[in-house]
Amino acid sequence: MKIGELAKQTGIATSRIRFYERHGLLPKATRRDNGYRDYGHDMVERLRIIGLSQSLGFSLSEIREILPSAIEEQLSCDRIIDELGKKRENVQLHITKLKKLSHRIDAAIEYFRDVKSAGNKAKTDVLMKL
Amino acid sequence: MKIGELAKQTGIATSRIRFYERHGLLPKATRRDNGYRDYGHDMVERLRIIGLSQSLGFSLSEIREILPSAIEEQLSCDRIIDELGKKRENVQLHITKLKKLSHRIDAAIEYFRDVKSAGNKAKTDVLMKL
DNA sequence: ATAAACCTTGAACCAATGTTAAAGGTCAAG
DNA sequence: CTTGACCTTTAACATTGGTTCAAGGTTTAT
Repeated sequence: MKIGELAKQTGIATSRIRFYERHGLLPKATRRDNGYRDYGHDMVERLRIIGLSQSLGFSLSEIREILPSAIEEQLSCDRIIDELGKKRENVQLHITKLKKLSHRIDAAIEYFRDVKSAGNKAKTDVLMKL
Repeated sequence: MKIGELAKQTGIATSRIRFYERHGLLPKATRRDNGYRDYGHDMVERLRIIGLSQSLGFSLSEIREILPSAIEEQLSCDRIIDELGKKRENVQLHITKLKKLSHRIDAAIEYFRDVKSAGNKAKTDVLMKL
């Protein structure tokens, strides 16, 4: 399979596939006589796993680390489960932060409503408490 | 006030202050005879408002847009309240997405636990549903 | 007078995740 | 044989929010 075909089957641009190869997320492709990259169907799967991992919030460097565990065998489901657990925690933390942020925004809205109805000017010392 | 003093009072690095000036978040500073920037105390407030806005999730280009409304007078509390409302909605959306993500991660964890206990190999067609 | 501590500018660099362009080789069809 | 659709490489660009560096001018303290 040439790179364009792989791109079609995965919906991932050729530039992106080459980028992943350069950055070690894909093995260096075997080449045909003319120098064209040649892929087997396993690369479709690998690219899908990369896409899934990204959608689960993993960065490319994280994926590069974990991918062997995900692909090779189930040598280390444990490793994957562990990483997923950490990622889950991060996401929960992020949610907590955003909830706090949402409350602060609410407070800011209330403050500006007060400022408006009282016809005052906003004061930075009050703002700083938000 | 020279730029170093302003930096001390706000806790914002001089390089950052110059950066903000270049990018239109601060007016072009008036200069002393020697070419040094000279600031009044209002710049301390302005920088604080910028910091607050960032902490509420506004990007610098958003801040550049809104800042006049926030500073000048309460000509437009409405504008600020409006922007805060939009930002709040974005944050809520973001939270919703992260919750879904968290559920997907949970599903992935369960899947890999199954794979492990059954001694199977993970299958991409199942993974794709996560 | 000289060293330390400030100030100036412009340009380059960082992270992450790619895309786009330039310049060229290859291949299948008409 | 030429046209169009592929493929190759390297390098530069984009985004966001700054930091760091080089090379120099100024001010303050000793």
